[in-house]
Amino acid sequence: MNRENCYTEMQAKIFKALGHSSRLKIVESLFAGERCVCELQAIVGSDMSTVSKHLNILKEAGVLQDERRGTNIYYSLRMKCVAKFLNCVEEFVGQTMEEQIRIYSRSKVSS
Amino acid sequence: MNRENCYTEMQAKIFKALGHSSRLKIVESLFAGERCVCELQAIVGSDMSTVSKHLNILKEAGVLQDERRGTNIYYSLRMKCVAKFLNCVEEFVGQTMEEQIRIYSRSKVSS
DNA sequence: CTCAAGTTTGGTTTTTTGGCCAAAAAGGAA
DNA sequence: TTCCTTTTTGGCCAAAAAACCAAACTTGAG
Repeated sequence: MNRENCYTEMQAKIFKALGHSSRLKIVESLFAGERCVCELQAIVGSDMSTVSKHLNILKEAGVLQDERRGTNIYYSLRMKCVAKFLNCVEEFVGQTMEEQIRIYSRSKVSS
Repeated sequence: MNRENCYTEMQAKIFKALGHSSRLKIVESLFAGERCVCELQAIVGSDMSTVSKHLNILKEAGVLQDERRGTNIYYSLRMKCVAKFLNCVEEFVGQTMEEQIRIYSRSKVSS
């Protein structure tokens, strides 16, 4: 694989890591600061092992970093610019959702 | 599904759409302007039907839009802020790649 | 040392995704 | 209409991802 392709692969890996609702929830909850795995498990609501694997995917992509303190392992945001992009995505989704609702209610009226 | 979850799902859908190297290539090539499917097929290098499916995923997520003119269908970027985030991701990947290379060459020396 | 708490790893099953092929649409031109 | 070009759809198969459970690992406390 050449350097160009490798670049694209690594970028795709970041998007792939963010492309799952549980992982997105994890990342969003980390905007406020670091959390241990058990806290994140409570937020996501899946099995601990599942959450652990999600965290590893995010860490492998470079989005998160972890630090052990005692028996706990704390995860935090490493790739800061995710926050900015998520703002844009949220705004975009908000608009799209409104459009969807408009389209939906229009088709409901006309049918 | 409640509104909150729906929001997260839609956001994840956007990231998922961008989380594939072929689709990322498509999006990047559209920064310069619209392209028809056959042009995009040449860029990606997969079967036309495969490219078409990738395009649909990006369109469904709201990242792209399409417009038919004659027998051609032109795709273009709808979600403009992707460009900004990709800059950040590229920068980030660049740094990470340098780190990886550093780590790799160090381990090569020490072994 | 043993024990308990927190976390990860391995194995298995189920679900989703990607890629290719052939067939079907959708337009434009003759 | 028929033919040709461009694009999408459906079917199938292989590969990847996700979820769950049980077992293992790591560290601090007693």
